[in-house]
Amino acid sequence: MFQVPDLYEECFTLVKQIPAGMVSTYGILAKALGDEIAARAVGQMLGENQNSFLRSDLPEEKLIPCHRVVYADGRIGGFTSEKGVEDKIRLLEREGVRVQDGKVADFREKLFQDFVSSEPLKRLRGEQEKLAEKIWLEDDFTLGEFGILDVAYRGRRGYCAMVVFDLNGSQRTTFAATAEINFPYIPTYLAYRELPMILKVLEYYRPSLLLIDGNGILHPRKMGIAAHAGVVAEIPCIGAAKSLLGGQLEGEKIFIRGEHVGYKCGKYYVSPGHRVSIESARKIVERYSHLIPLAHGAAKRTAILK
DNA sequence: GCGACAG
DNA sequence: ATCTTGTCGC
Repeated sequence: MFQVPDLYEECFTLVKQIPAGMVSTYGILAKALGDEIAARAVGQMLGENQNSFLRSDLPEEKLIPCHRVVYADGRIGGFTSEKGVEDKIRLLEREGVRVQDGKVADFREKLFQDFVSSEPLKRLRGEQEKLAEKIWLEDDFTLGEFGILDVAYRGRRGYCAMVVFDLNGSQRTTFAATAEINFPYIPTYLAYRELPMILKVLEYYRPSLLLIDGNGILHPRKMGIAAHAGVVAEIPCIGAAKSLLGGQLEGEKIFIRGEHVGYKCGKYYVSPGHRVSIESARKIVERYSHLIPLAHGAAKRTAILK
């Protein structure tokens, strides 16, 4: 089974470790979660904190002191709105943290960094590296029908739709699944946000080939969501992303650390995920990329209707 | 100061 | 993708 940590829970548990009178930063919290790349995701998660110190109706142990988290240079950072930042400053001053010129005074002395954490993202990186060994980059599929999959969100709930097409690109059937999402978007960890929903949809129907919005091996650990889905579900899979996640573009070819991992096809950055060659991935996207927006529309409709 | 940073 | 609480490196 595919287990995903509740990163909101992990993040809030860490924030509770910051003592009154001290502050920490989004980046230090991200490091405690296991990867500094999650700094923005930390900010996003704190933005969804429903138990801030502005809540007077909750017992103290339920409160999450997200006002104690500031930017890496000591500036105050966000708190929902411009008005919210005033609240954040007031809460900090009440705890003995002075704010001068929009920055925490004596920032270095006030900075808390001794988090006790299992660094969950570190484990996930290890899992990605392990799974990457199973990627197969030769054609091992029958091009009969194929599925295009996309995801939409409404708050903490995700909606996944897979539209199945036949070889002429005629639309056949749509399958959909939804799930509560406890993992924010973090660059290079997309699978941990979306794969649970994708696996649910694949329980309803397994097409002979799958096209996913995102990367395959065009990823620092070769484990973009299309590779991750392909290996975990053991299904032929291609990734098509609308923007580049690292790598160098040389003509139509995309390289990572000198290795050819995919192609730019029209507006898409294409890389194989599993059981598909780089060349076939390119040909299939060239032929069918006009259908990708249909899956996006299907996911959106699912999200609105539910 | 601007871009990188899948969705 | 939504909805708006980053950070680092050039």
